[in-house]
Amino acid sequence: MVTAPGSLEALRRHNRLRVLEAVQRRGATSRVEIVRATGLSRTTVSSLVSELLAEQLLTEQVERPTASGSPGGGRPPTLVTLNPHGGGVVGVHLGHDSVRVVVTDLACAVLAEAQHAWDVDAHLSDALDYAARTALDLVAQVGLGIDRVLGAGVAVSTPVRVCAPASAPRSVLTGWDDVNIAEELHARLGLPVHLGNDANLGAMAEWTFGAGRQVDDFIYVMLSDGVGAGLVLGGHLYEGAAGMAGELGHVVVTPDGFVCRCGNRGCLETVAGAGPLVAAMSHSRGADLTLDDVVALCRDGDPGARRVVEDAGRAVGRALAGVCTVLDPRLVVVGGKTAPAGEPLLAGIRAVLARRLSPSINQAVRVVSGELGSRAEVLGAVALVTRSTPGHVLLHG
Amino acid sequence: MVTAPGSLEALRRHNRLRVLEAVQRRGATSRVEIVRATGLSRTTVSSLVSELLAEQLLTEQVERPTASGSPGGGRPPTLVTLNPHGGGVVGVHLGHDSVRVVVTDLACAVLAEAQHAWDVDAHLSDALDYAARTALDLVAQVGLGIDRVLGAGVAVSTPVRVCAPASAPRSVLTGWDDVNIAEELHARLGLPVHLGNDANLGAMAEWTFGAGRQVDDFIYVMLSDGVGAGLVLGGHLYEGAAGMAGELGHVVVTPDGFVCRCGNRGCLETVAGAGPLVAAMSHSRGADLTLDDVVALCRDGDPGARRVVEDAGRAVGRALAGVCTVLDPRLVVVGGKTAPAGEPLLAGIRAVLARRLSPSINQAVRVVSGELGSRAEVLGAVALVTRSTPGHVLLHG
DNA sequence: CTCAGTTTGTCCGAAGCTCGGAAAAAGCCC
DNA sequence: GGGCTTTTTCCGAGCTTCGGACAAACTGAG
Repeated sequence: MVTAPGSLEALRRHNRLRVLEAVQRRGATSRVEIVRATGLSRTTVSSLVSELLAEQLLTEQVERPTASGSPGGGRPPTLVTLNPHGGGVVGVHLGHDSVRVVVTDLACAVLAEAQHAWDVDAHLSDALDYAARTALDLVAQVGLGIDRVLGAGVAVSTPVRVCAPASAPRSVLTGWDDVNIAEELHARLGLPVHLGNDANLGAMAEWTFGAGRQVDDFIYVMLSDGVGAGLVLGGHLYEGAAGMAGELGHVVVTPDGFVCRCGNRGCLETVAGAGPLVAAMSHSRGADLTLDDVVALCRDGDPGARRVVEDAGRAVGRALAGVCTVLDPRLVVVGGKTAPAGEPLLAGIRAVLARRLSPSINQAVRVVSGELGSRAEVLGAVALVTRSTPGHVLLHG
Repeated sequence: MVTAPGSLEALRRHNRLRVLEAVQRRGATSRVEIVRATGLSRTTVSSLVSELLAEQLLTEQVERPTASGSPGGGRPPTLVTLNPHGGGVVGVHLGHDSVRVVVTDLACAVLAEAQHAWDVDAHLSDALDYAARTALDLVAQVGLGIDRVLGAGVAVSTPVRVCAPASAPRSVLTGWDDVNIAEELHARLGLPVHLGNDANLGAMAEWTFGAGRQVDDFIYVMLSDGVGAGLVLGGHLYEGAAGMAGELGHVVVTPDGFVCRCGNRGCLETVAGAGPLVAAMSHSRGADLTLDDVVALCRDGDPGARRVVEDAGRAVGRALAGVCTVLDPRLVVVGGKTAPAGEPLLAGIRAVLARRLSPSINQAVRVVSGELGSRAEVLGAVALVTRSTPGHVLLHG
């Protein structure tokens, strides 16, 4: 299947990939524009495009784009796009308490979507059954042959060990470790399955589609039940030596604080996770609040909720300060269930960063909300597939 | 000069590079071994090797390697090596108070070396003169033509902005910013000059030659007058969005501590830099100690010095804990002038990391001393040249 | 309506690269 | 010296990319 790198075929595969990327990045594109973007010759691009058209990975746009015409006349370009029906991708997000499944086209536009509350932690195998069934249903529903689905991406809320040896770091996990999710889903779906940590994939999504477009160095902070982060550094998603990068929730911010499930004291998660937020509000309100309730109160302007959320933001800022000083990112993107709380949260983070970063770094770091909301993780899972698949794309020709 | 990527020439350049790397990695090598290492065909390797021989970048080993012969007889391979006299590299380290210059061969083995105390901060231009003069002297001294020197790498003790706009982050700097060091040295030497931050280059050196060989994810901590760090993440040196990554010295570890030159309070540098270390010891001893004196006392077993150094290590650990939690590195390498203090320093770091990291991450992170000592930065500068030059190597054919 | 002018896309031959097989080279062992 | 093995080179074949020439398609002026 895979040919030697350094061969002519590898070169052509590489160039095909660059053409596909150029089209993906700018949507409807003329061949000339691809030439300018890739630096390849007209001839080569023409050859590659007609090949991709034959494989139905691209389609030619039929209608005139605009009646305007180019400045000074000339033959109008024929535009090509990624063929929406040329293939599809499945994305799955296994949260602690819910399962989300999407099917997208090759441009990662969502074609169908389903979501279901589910106690994933307690019934992982059932959740996998549900996810697989739903994925197949959705694929059929949008009229896509399963043979044209590139693969499935899965976002899970545990660290994903890159090269897992016997020494499993179980402490932070909750029984998931005994199940090989990728294999299980592959057996149920018959598709290549790519696995990623949900915070890392949130970063991937905001990088590819959201607030981090065009930015090669940023930190995605996911505030939900737990607290995690995803790092895009130098134009690559960074997963750490053992796939444990991004565990922002276990940075110690209160050395004498509560004991965390990881065994330490005062981790960020014990201060800014869903549990402590809800607990702080429940003390003054009824006892049966959820994180979404706190966020809603916050959006309604409830002073107590705003204060609680801002304090959580400050704690996040304390954990982020050291990281930002050392990594020099251009951007911090805040996502997860708590993110819709908006301004108070961002203000808390910004306030602490302003005090704890050297001025030169602080001035360079923007702090913004994510643009993809609760879809971030599942879209990241989709992007994981499209980013890592082109090799396959180029084979079934 | 530079051809379009994706062209045939680019492919050949790339393959040449892989051959060179294979030879560099294993020393004397036969062509067949290169075939196995690169996956290229016999023919291609043969063609590339003879080309490189003609350019005198490689040489054929004349003598029999061992009289043993291969198992079962057969034609003995002709081994090729990087030609030590095929070219050279200049490395310069501009510290705050000293200048160091080396000349190495293409395999980065040091051929000549010079070092001189110098108040670089106050007399930068003179220091550049000295460095350039010394570099040319050393090149002549080892009998190398200046036209066969690939370039000069320079390690400077300020952040190096990757894509410097007008908005210069001067706060941490000391007047260096007005001088374009790369241009100035290029004018004096007539060579391509590559610039890097000294902590980043220390990391590069330990990664390429020292304690971080084979490790793709580690943090190099440089404890000297100031405190800095270099990051190797996912097999790349990471310099940050604006080249400011690694400023570990300005992570806040004592929020109410002394004011730092960066404008913040309680930065690591105000606790574990040379100044505070010397000050703490001078209080009980004479007033005119240097950092080297403190290190020497520590090595002699002086309890006070050991305590001071261990406390500095603990402060470093506090700064590192958050970073390690988020980055999940495999290794922390400690270098810089303070590093020879040895065990007390490492013990301080390890003790705090053990308390502040989640057990799963702590167990994965080793903390060790660097192997290159005071040569690390200047060797990193050399590596910077060889790593980024192959494009040039391949041109002057 | 016709005719330059302009931009886009395709076709063709040329040059370059890598690959696999065949042949030559170089030693070991009987 | 004759097998035997391993390394290295030579040669033709098959791809791939590139530049120039040519066809296509549309605008705008006369």
